[in-house]
Amino acid sequence: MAYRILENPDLESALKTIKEGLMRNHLLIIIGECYIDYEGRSASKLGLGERIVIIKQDGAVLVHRPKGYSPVNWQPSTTTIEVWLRSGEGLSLLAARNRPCEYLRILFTKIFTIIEGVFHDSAEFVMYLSESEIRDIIFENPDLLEPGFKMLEKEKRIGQGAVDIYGLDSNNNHVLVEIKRVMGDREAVLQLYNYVENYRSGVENNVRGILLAPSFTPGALELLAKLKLEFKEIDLRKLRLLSQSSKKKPNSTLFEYMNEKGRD
Amino acid sequence: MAYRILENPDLESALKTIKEGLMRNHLLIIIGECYIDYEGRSASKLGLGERIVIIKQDGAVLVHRPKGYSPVNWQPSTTTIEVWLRSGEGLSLLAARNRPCEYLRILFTKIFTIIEGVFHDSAEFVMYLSESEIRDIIFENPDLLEPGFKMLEKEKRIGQGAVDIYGLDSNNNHVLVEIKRVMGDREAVLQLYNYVENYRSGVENNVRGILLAPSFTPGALELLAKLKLEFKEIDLRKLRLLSQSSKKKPNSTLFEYMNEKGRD
DNA sequence: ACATCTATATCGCCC
DNA sequence: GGGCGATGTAGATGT
Repeated sequence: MAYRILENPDLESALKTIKEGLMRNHLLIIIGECYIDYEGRSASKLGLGERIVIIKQDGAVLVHRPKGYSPVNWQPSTTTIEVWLRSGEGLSLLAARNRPCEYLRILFTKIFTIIEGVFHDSAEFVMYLSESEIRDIIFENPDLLEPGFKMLEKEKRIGQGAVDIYGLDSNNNHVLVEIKRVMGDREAVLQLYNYVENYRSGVENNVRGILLAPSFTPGALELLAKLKLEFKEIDLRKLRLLSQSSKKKPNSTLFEYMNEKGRD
Repeated sequence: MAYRILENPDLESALKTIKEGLMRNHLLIIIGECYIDYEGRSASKLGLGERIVIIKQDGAVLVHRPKGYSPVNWQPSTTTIEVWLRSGEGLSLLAARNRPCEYLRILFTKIFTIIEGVFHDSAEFVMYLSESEIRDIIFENPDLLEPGFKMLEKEKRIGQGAVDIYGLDSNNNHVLVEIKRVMGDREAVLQLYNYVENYRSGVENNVRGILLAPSFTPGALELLAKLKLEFKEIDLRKLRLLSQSSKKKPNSTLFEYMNEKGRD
């Protein structure tokens, strides 16, 4: 990581550093005393105070006060940023964008520190419990679906696609299960419907279709009823805990758990 | 602002500084290379990368990557934070909370810079329009109040105080208008009532009283009815748009507008 | 269809 | 009733 720190710069040096940083699309952290003005879909004003201003490498701007988890003002990366000295007043920074037309203006009266540099971070952000993870957990725990269920096949090919789970219920009905990680909508229902209809045409037995999702849109519920398909809510949190505990025995405290987890 | 900067600290020094900062409820900005683990309502994992971690004075934790306006991970201020060295691996930071039970774990493999200090920021954050701005806009646009209204005076002194707007309706009734920037409550109604009663005693004509606010408490509505006063909801958003377009002819670019605004 | 982005408002919950 | 946190999603928009 290539970066530099400017401590207690005069405003001219600060201006120079910020301009260079902006030109090179570097990340800037500016710590200083400032006023803030925002106007756009809403509007706000903030008096003088010591704050952290972050300008990211894609132009996103954040203003953070010393407390609270959310920024007091911000501007997404669709921003053009200008910065200039306003003699006798301070250093003015304007982050503006057109759609929607909004501006964020920051007037620094003092700048304590500027950090300017390039951050390298190409790691992928992974949300746990992907659809396939959910499928695996359900497959390993058939009772989560319904008592006496017999899991037969994951990703069973049907027509062009593949249904997440194929199995038999306690009455030996064929069952196709489609899983969604997010709220089940009409589209998910139709997807399941296509599998069921396609599969039904090849067998004599009754074929059930079940949609599994953390929640369902009203439209999806309506369509499920109309198409005589079933649904079941899954609790992602419980699923996660289940997948953990199946891997190892539970710890008495969160911190113990954390420490163990750290040692993996 | 009292703060210090640690450049390229070894992990022991970093640990010491972070612990001190946490103990004193100081704000910490940690720039380093780290892994992130989150687990709670959802769960996520993020591989190695250079990031900014901010621990605020109330314990809120933010992790920012070099791009994007939103934090990749965070923890609100209801957090307890622990930090320790994990030999051969790095510096581990755990921010956990109970309701909902969630943890955020950061493992720093390198720490480039730490800023630790106290930020002073007691300024009030004001959203939307000020009461006087609202008053001015309404005054300039009488039809917003009601068709055919004639504006006569702003801040008309009545007794000890001053009512926001005084004017005549289309039937030449005297009208007193009290404006509130936030939800109108009983107190606002009483304020208006006092003006109306006070003013009424000096004139023969009918005197109307109108309370203007973005919304009203049930108690306020009840009291308004009882005191035979009127109310009208104002849409702050529309007002703001109106004030923008009426103030000036539109500028060809946002920057022109900004520069003009800056010279005020 | 898909991914990517954004929320500056509202709701709900805790105090 | 007020203040703060959630939306660690839902919807919207662009490709």
